[in-house]
Amino acid sequence: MSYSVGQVATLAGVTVRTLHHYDEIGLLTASGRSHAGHRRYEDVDLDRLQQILFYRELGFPLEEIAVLVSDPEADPAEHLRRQYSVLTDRIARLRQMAAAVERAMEARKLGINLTPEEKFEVFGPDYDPDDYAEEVEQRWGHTEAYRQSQRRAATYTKEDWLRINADAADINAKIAALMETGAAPQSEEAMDLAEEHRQHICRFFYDCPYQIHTGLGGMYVADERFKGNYEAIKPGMAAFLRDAIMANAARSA
Amino acid sequence: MSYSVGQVATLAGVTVRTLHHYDEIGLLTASGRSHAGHRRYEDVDLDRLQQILFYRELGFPLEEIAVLVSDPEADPAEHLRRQYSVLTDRIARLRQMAAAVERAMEARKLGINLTPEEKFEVFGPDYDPDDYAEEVEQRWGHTEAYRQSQRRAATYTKEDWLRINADAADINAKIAALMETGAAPQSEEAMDLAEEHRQHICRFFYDCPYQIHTGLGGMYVADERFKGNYEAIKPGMAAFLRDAIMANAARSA
DNA sequence: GTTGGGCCCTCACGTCGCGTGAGGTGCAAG
DNA sequence: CTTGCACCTCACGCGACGTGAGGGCCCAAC
Repeated sequence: MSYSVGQVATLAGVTVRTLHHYDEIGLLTASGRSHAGHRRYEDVDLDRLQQILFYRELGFPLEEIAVLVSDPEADPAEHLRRQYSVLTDRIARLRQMAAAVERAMEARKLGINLTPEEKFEVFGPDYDPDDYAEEVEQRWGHTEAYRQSQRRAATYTKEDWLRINADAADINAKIAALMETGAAPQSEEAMDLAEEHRQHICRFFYDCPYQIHTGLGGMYVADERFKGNYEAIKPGMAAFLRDAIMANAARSA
Repeated sequence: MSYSVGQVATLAGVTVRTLHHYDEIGLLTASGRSHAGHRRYEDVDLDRLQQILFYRELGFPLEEIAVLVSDPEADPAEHLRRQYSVLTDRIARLRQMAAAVERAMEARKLGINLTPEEKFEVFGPDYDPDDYAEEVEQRWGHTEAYRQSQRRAATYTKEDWLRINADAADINAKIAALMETGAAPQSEEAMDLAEEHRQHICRFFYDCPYQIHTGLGGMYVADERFKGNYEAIKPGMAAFLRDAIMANAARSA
C-alpha cells in the first residue's frame, strides 16, 4: 500500500506544503516517486511522519526532530518510551504552572503583592530538581508567613497538607532512588518503603490494612490517572511500587 | 520602582530584542522613557509581560495574545481563571497523547499493526467530547477483539478495568452536568451522585465507609494531583465533589 | 580631559516553518 | 478535445524573533 501526498496530508492533518517542506529539508523524503514524478509514501514513511508530528506538537525545532527520529539506536520501543517521558515532563511542567496560577489567585484574594521575581517564577526554566524542592519550601514558607499574619487557625490545616505532601514526595523519591540501584521490588528495602507508604496513608488519610493497600497498588498501574503520576517520577515506578506493596503484604501474613 | 529593558529581560528570562519587538508591534510598550530615550518599565508592565509570556509559552500567536491580555473585561481574577482553564485543557490534551502512546506500546508488544488512520489519532484535534467517548470505546473494542484472539483469560481483567474507568468517567460526567444546572453540593441529586461515587469505590477498589469517603473528599481538593484531575473536567469540581461527599455522609448518620 | 566600558538606542537583514499563489504537467471523465 | 483534478516546481511573504552594525549617554579610571 502506498499513498499520495494528498492522502498522507489528510491522514495526518497537515498540508501538502508541509510535506513538500519536509522533503525539501530532507526530514521526510517519500520512499519513491511515481512515473509522473509524484511522491509515493509507504507505511514506514507514515510512521516517521507520526513521530515527526509528535515532537513538533511539543515544540521541538525540525532540526532537532531530525536527530531524534533518525536516531540509529532506533528501537521503536525506545522511541515510544522517549515520547512518553517527554510527555510526562511536559505535563509536570504545566502542572507546576497551574499550581503557580493557583498561588497567584490566593495571593490576590489575600491582597498580597508578589515581588517582581516571584511573578516570573512560573516559568522557572532550568528546573534543577534538587534546588527546586528547597525553593518551593522557601517560597511556600514565605507565603505562609504572610498568610499567618492575616489568617490564623484557618491556615493550620493547609500547613499540615504541605507537610503531608512533602512526606509523600519524600517516600516517592526514596523509591525512585532504590529503583536506581537496581534493587528488586521484593527486596527488604523495597518492602520497607512500601510499608512506609502504607503507614503514611494510615496516619494521614485513612486506616489502610494490607488488603486495601494491595488494592491501591493494583490501581496504581491500572488507572491512567494514578499511573501517570508515578510514571512521571520515574518510568516503571507504578509497577515497581505495586510489586513492592504486594511483597510487603505477603511478608506480613 | 521602574526597570530598564535589561533588568526586565533578565527578570522575565527573555532577550532585550524580544522586548523591543513587543514594543514595535505595540504588544507591550514601556510606560515611559528616560531622559536619554531609554525604556522604563513599571510594575504594571511586568504584570502584562507575565501574562504575555504565559500565553506565549502555550503557543498562542502574539496577535491573539494582544486580544487576550487587553480584554477590557479585565478583572485580573478573571485572567487567572482563564489561564487556569487553558492550562488544564492543555494538560488534558497531553494526557490523551500519553495514553495514545501507551496504547501504541501495548499494540507493539502484542504485534498488532495499527491502521494508518489509527496512527494519527493521537493528534485528534477537533476533540468533540461526545464523539470522543464513543470513538474510544469503539477503538478499544476493536483492539480488544484482536487481543482476545491472541491472549485469552489474561485479557479479562484488563477488560474489567476499562469498564471500571468508563463507569468512573460516567459518574464524573453526571457530576459535571449537575454542576451545570447550578444545583448545590448539598442537594439531593448531588448527594446521590456522591453515594454512587462511594458505591463505585466499594465495588471495584476497596471497602469505603462514609468516614473514609469524606477523607477522600478532603484529599480531592488538598492534593494537587487529585485536584488537577477533577478540575480538568470542570473548574470547581473538586470542591463540589468534596462538599457533596460530606453532605452525603452527614445524611447517612 | 579623554579614554574606556557598559548599557541603551535604532535600523536592517537573516532564519525557521511553513502559507500562498503562479505557472506547468499527467490523466481520467465528459 | 477540453475540462478538471491532483500533482509538480519555483518563489515570495509572514510571524517571531536572532544577530550584528553603527551611534549615544554616563560613569569610572587613567
